[in-house]
Amino acid sequence: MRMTSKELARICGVSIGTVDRALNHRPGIKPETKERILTVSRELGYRPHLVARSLRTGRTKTVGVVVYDLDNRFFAQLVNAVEREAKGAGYFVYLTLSHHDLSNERDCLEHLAGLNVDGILIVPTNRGSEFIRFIRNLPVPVVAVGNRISPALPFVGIQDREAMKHAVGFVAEKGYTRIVYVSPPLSYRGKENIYEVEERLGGFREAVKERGITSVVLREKHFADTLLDVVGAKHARTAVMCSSDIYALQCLEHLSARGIRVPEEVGLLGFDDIDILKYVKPPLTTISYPINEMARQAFLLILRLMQGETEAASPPLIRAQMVVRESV
Amino acid sequence: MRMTSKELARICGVSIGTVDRALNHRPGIKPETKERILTVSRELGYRPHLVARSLRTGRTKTVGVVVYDLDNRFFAQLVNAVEREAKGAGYFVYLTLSHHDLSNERDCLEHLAGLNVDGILIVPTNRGSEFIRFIRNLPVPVVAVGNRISPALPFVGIQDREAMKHAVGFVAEKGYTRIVYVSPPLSYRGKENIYEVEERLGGFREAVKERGITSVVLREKHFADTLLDVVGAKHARTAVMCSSDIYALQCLEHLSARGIRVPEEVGLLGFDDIDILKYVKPPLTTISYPINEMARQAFLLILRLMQGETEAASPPLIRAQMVVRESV
DNA sequence: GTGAAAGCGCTAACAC
DNA sequence: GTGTTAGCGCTTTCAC
Repeated sequence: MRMTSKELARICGVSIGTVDRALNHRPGIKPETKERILTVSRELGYRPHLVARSLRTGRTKTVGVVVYDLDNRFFAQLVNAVEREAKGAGYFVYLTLSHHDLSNERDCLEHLAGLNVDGILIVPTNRGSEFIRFIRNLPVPVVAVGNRISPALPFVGIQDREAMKHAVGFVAEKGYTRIVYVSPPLSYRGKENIYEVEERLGGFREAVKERGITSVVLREKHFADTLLDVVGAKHARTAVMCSSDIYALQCLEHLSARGIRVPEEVGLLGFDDIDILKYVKPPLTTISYPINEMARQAFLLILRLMQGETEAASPPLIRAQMVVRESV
Repeated sequence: MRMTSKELARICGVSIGTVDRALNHRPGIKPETKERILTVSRELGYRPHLVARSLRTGRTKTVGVVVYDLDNRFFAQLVNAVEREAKGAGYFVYLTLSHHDLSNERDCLEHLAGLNVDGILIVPTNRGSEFIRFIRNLPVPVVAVGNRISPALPFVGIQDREAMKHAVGFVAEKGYTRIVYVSPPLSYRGKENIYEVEERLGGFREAVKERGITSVVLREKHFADTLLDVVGAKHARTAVMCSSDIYALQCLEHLSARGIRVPEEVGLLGFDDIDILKYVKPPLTTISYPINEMARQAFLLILRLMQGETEAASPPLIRAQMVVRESV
């Protein structure tokens, strides 16, 4: 049998109200009484029933998190950082994974709302006005991370567009005159939230246009053959830029398999700076994704919303710095 | 205002009991009544208050998970797999991270117990009789994963010892006559649960003894210099075996920096088969850690305990297969 | 300084 | 087939 405050009161010969005053350090209790109750409570291993407390107070000291999955390095690091921030503020994390399934993502949100979590952080997959309405109607504040849901909804993210433009400039100055951009679809084109992917691509397109650089954009899922064709026709000094490191690593594999050397024959550039790049040959030049900073700002924002600020504005987008290594 | 079953009853002009029968598909309700209530509930966006339900029923449909952190690839994959299993069985995951802090780990367990999760999966850091008693006294079933707490407590893990012995045999048959074993401490030697680390080392020691192979065991945190010294003195064909892939990657970095080629000059072998190895040159030979299988069995076991089986036995240890690549 | 009691939203037992 | 009610364990208000 679980020890309850009622039982504790009976044992100590006081009322349950007094027990509450002791356990939660509320005023209006004689020090000796408090001391006695606390001692007994410790001896008997009393542990507050957080579910009951939550039902009574309406707060759970928990933030819900919704991400695709944790196989993806990025999400694992993000959740890890969020948990660290949350713990620092006395909050806990209820994790739900959508496994990249649009309706599953909604189920996760429904469940978190039902659980009465105080706030939700989500890297959203869904988009569209119906989804926006759904989010709005949740009785819990929601902050989007990385992928924006709507300009009007709380959002924490990075300067994808600017970072990509800057990277194109960097590549151009290295003397590359042709750039292949690799950005395979995430999954359901058209229905899915591809805000961030589009920002990066948009930045790329703007930049090559401004600079008059020849560019090829590969958006298909199985890009390997096309990539090798395009790269093989060496009429110009070519660099391959990818919408994320994962694709850059895949490109590296394909290029290596063909005996095409990086960076001697082709430049290669990723995005995200996932932590395994240092073990790759050649070390990949990339753009860093400031995950910790993003987690910090996201938690700060949700914290303010949880504390009742109804109009906490989204912070400015976070800068993403280039990480220059040897692949370009 | 959140929609409650009471409010729903008022609107539908029925009693709260009837609402309950409709929403939870209980028998004893006229189909039309049920239909009407369900329609209204959908229109008004009714969402059951899971906290209240949990307080009433004593169940949460949630398993708590305690691991070190998610920066470690292994834990991320484990949590991911556990979540998948849990979701399949209608359970959710409450995640807590101990950040490798012994007292923090206890806090996590306390908190999960207070939350009334139905069961807990933990990769334990603590050990010792006091901790065993603590676990025993929790009003929630606990399954240890990877690291054993006590032979008497539910545990799911792999055949570390046998796998390591087999690996030594493999290395020996490749003609190596000297093996350096790298196993840096996790953190607090002496207080920490190093069951798995010890199993691996134990397997190694047994195997080299049986085969009469020269061996050097490096257990210090900063093993680089010693490693290079030992490997540099090339009196015998030497292989380096590591207690985990992470260390193998570090070895690879150090060896490469010294211009020592793997596997031409020195063999190298990891443990865990983390998913980034395929991007490394040369591809690392290692021992696979069957994370998904482990997650499956761990969840299966906790599920049985959650369903009331008091004496569900720990399953046999899972076999860990060698993954032969090119580093040895 | 302490006690008594209401009530959070739900489920389950019982009454009709 | 439907309604009523107790109570899960806690916090909070009010009375003394």
